[in-house]
Amino acid sequence: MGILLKKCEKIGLRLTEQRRSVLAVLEEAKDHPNIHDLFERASKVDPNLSIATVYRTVKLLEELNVLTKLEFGDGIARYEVADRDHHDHLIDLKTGKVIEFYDEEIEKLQQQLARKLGYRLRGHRLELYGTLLEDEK
Amino acid sequence: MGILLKKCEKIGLRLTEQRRSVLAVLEEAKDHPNIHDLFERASKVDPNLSIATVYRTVKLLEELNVLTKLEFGDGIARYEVADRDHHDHLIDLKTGKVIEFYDEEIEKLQQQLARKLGYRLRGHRLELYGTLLEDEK
DNA sequence: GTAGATGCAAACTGTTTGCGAGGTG
DNA sequence: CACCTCGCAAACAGTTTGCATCTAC
Repeated sequence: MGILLKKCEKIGLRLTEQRRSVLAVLEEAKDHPNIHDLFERASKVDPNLSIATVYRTVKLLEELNVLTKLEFGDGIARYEVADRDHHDHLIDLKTGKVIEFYDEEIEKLQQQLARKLGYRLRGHRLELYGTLLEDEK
Repeated sequence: MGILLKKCEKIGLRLTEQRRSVLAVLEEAKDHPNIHDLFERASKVDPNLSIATVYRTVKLLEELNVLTKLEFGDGIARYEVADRDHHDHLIDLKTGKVIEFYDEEIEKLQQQLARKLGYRLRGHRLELYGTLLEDEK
């Protein structure tokens, strides 16, 4: 049984057919799907799923901290499961490919910086945009 | 004469009434105005300015690297003059206030990280979200 | 059985665009 | 004068919402 499903059960969410479909898609997604992706994938299992339901489900899950919303500056929201280890993103400017990374030192520095400015760090977003070194030859 | 105006002149932009108004607003903006802000402020000088023109002007300026587009995850694009020293943003979760900061060490770390992943860093976005330490008492 | 979830379509928000009129260089 | 830019309104894309119906608990 999926981790997400279990989590939602624990929260006490009503587990409808539609929510199960969306959760299943999220569960097995290796990428960072947007609403349209989720809708398309879940529709294969549940053909008369409505996109409004996907919006509602995803919004709900985001508010419950089950999902994290990502916005890479193209105006399209993407989602990923929130629970996994924290990481940031590097976006390949040529291909749009998204690479996840984590760096302890940067995390610490951010914490310190916020405090220096008089704030408690509640969250952050770090995105690196780059091009493959290989492509330079 | 404003720096922005001069820059646009050098680029060879046609300097219409409307563009002058928008540039003037940007020139003196101490915050990070969105399109609506720009439209309202510029409208005071140029009452029959159209919001479509603001969109067109801002888009143009962004493409010419005169402006930088900021997106803080609420779906509203904000703008700032691109030329100033690079900096990142800390967003106050309670008030929405935006504080600018710059940290050499973080900049360097990002560069190194990208290279470690096989990329040349072309840009980045770092946003810290926090709450005032003072508010905790 | 009942509160809550769904599908549908209409409404909304931020942004873009086609067109004829107007202004800049 | 030619080309670019403008204002207007209509078109768009992504997202939200009102309402009647349906369903998980």
